[in-house]
Amino acid sequence: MKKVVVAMSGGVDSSVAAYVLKAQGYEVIGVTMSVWQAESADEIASRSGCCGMTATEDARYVCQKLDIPHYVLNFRDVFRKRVIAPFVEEYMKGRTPNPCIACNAFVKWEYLFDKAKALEADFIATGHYAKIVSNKDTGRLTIATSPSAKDQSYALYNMSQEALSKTLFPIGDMDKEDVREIALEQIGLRVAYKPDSQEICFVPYRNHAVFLEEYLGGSLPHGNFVDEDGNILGEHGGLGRYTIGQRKGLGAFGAPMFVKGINGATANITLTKDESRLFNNTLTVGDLAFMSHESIETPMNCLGKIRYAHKASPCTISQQGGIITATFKEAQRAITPGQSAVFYDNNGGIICGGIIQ
RNA sequence: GGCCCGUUGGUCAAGGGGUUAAGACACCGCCCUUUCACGGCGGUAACAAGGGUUCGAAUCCCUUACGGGUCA
Repeated sequence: MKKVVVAMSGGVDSSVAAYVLKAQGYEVIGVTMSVWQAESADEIASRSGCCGMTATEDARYVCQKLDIPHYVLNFRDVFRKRVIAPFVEEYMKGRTPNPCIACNAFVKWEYLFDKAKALEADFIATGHYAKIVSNKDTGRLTIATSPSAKDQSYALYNMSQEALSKTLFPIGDMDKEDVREIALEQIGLRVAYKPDSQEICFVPYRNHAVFLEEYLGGSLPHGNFVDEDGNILGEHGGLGRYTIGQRKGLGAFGAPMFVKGINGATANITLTKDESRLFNNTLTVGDLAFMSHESIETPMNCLGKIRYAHKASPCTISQQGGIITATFKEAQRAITPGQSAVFYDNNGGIICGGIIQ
């Protein structure tokens, strides 16, 4: 019997994933990663993060229901070091990090993956909506988009070949409604209609600026809002509260304003009232991760996605050393340093990805 | 002190005799969303005060208050 460790958040998706695997005959071990603590009762009540404290209890309950063992592993140190610290550093550089990407890469498919090996598991599994496929041309494994409307392939672009070979996404091509239905009718889970997780799991109250201030033990670096000619428009609320393309939360200027640039060195933020100024055709990415291809030898046409919720758009990519340059057919809005760009082939398979410079 | 100019929702800001008094940001709901954002839907909320003129005044006139600016 193959043994599989399922990362259980206490949510519907990972619960059904575990259920499906068990039904398929795997020996299933439920594991909940404890990554962040210090939550007050209020905080717990106010949210439902993917790795919060309700997670542990819900996951335990689900495992009992499924009659599988459940372990809670302490991942706080790695999480702090590999996810939270870089998250804060990026913001202080005027960039906009995506902690979920780092969490997947370093915590789930590195640290948890090692733990799974220690438990002598054959596989690791999660409740992500994505598929693992083999690329016909290269023979390499890659992540492909899920047919589900909830496709989460974007967040998984940096898995290694080894990780891909030992990972299962049991609900990867199911629809959310079907998953909830299984949870409710076949398993009878009380978490069946738990809301989807959203927001950063370690940030309570949907306010990462407050988190940054607490982490840094002081206020965020202040600076000015400036226009494109450098004229000072007023003081802003602190580095870390803004991202490229942002329109809300800037204050009243008599007309809509957009964040065009963030200067981490001066802490000045450039605003524009001309939204068309946010569009660009090219971007460069570093911290490359290769999936279906080991490298990009010659310029390749593909579909690039510059944010989790953005639709992939046609572009051409080429590689120079550790940098990939992408040129989009149509200009993209608010290309943001720190966010990840992921490149897909026409079959929805991920070619490679990286972090926007 | 004399002459100008200004005062519209919490904030910025349109409108210069008849408007349900724009829009933006904030705020409150909701949708979207395992990041940050974008986006979508709905909601609360204003003509500095008092007097005129007019069928009708946020719009014209006068006074007062508070801001600016100018001039011996």
